[in-house]
Amino acid sequence: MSRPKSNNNTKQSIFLTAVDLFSKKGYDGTSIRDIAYTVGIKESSLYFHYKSKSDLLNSIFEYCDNWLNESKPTNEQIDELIKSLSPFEFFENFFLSISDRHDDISQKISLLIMNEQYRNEKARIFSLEKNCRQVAVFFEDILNRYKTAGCLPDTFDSNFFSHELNYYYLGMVTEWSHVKLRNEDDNYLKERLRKHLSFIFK
Amino acid sequence: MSRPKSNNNTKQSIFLTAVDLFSKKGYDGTSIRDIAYTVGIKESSLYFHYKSKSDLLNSIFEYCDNWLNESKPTNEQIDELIKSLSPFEFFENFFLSISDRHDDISQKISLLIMNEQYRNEKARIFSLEKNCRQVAVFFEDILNRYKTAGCLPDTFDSNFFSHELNYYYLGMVTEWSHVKLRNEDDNYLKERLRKHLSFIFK
DNA sequence: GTCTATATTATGATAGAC
DNA sequence: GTCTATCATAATATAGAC
Repeated sequence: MSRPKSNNNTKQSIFLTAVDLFSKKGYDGTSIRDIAYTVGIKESSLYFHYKSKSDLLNSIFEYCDNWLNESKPTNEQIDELIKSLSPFEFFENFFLSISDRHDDISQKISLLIMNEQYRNEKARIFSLEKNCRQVAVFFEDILNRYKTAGCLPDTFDSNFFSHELNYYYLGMVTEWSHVKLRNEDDNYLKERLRKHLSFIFK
Repeated sequence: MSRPKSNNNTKQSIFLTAVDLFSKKGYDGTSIRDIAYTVGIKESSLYFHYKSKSDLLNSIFEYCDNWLNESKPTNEQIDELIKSLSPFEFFENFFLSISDRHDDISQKISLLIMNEQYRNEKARIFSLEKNCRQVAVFFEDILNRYKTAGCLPDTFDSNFFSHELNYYYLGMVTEWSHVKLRNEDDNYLKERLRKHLSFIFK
């Protein structure tokens, strides 16, 4: 949404190149020159589109924020999913869609956030608060809905299992990111995730 | 072991300062000047002790390598532990000792490796191969020993549970690192880890 | 909207005195 | 083993022509 529109080709190109280089070499390891020359313009031209290097980084976080807000499913959509999918299917779908539906740029932004999370406050918020803690709360809510719907036993500890689901996936993410970065086959990770979900729900 | 000895105070001081700054600001975000001035010497003096910035980083990885090799328990030590501890206790001990016994510098080096793992090949090896994959193999071996000793049922899938243990912990590490970095209380994470281990073993 | 030119500061690194 | 001095290059950023 906030990503530069296609009616502004250079700006879009700068944005995409910045995402690419920041994710590969880090924010501090990438210069304005790197970006501008990769795009095919002079550094000074870049400043017409973004007022500084940090402005460019912030525009990436802003894009990320909008992306998160837009892809957040509504209460009705969640109810719909819960009616049509088993808990196993819901989470299989959820995790694998992150991996597969993620376009190239979303994947790079994820990597960028992982890379900068201990140095940059906005990256920290995304990684720790949104990707980790808020997701656990979301999972707990989903599990409670399944309990209410009678798909999980009353004794099922939603809070506990929200962490079982969340941390296992987060742990995989480091390995998964390396595997993707190197274009290696990630099927063994998907299979592991399915076995994990079977264990939890079956 | 390979960390500069105390008979060479300046070199040790440079090393510790580099670990500190690299872990906080990243390798690219830290200058030789930063390090030298924090130590209280001129940049040129630093080059007497380390021939380049990357040499300094590599000495940290070397230290890390030695630390890993030295702290690796022998077969006999492992057998001893397995005799005296239940599986739950073994892993509780293992995970919490990483968190608590880790001195300041080991924790910073862990963070440094997390920060650089997608940009630096040596950091990648530590994070992906040693911290993740080799640890899973180690866990599987431990679980098999417990099976042989009759402490776990014959049907226990050691390979599967090695990943259950490993990924959950790795997932926590991101959150844990943030919590430690900010000096926040980490007891809720330890408690979660214990509940997780209970679930696996009880 | 892009370029040339330029300013300013930061950075990694070396030479040589003490 | 540390310092002063210096260098070459790289970095962020601006001014102003076209």
